Amino acid sequence: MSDHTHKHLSEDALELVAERFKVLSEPLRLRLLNALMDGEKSVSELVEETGSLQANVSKHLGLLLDAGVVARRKEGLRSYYRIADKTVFELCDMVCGSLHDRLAADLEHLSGDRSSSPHRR
Amino acid sequence: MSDHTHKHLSEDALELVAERFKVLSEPLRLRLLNALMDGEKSVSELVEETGSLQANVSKHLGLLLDAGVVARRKEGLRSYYRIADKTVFELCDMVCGSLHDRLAADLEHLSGDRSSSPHRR
DNA sequence: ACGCTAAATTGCTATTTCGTCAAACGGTAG
DNA sequence: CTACCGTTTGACGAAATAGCAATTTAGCGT
Repeated sequence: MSDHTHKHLSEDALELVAERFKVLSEPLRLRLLNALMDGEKSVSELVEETGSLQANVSKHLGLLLDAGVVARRKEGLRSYYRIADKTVFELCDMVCGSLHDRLAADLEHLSGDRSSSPHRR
Repeated sequence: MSDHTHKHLSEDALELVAERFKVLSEPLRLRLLNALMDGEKSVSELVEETGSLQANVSKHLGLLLDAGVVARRKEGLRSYYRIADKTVFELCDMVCGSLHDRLAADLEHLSGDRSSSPHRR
């Protein structure tokens, strides 16, 4: 494990980073990105894969497009979307790892330690 | 550039990942994490650094606590918060890098190429 | 021109979430 | 105990957002 020293971010940068996280904070959008891991797909394909209505899928794809996370290619009647920013997968993987660690730690605490995490109310 | 192949995530995992991203999608919460980079701090210190009202800071800290991103230590009248999940900084750094790249690319396009990103309506 | 189809957009309702104020809680000191 | 202080919590109004239904836009074929 490296002890990277991370830089403080400016107020403006923070705002932009928050916005990017917000784009990734909706399950349907993550499902769409997940589906696009296999490669470019049309809206109808994505509709079928996600089981959501077309209007919803279109709207969320539009958001992802504006954010620069995906790119669009129009061909005839169809629009094909693909991943434009591959870092999203690394982000997801990193979060997954972090969640795994946390779960594992919580399990440890279940064996005899009652003092920490789940914030009792 | 490595061509990592990333795993597809389960429906449930996606939901959890989305929730984690949501926690990180608020500017004030990122400001709090940013302030905690220097180490453990009390609520009042964080109130002063962020310029937000105390009730607000407390509420957001509570969210970060529930999410396991920060940890709390109570001493006398005060509560001291610290980072519990260091991956948040790597996540932010990664997003920053990605945004930087995107901005650079957009600047390129300004010199003579009118076809791509900002989604004209 | 017309109809058919894929995608994008609009209007609406319901839910969520932020920020603020006010009150409650928990320690500490006089 | 009472008064005070730092923190947490509850309630309220305002703004944002997801989902659904209906409409519009745009390409293709007849």
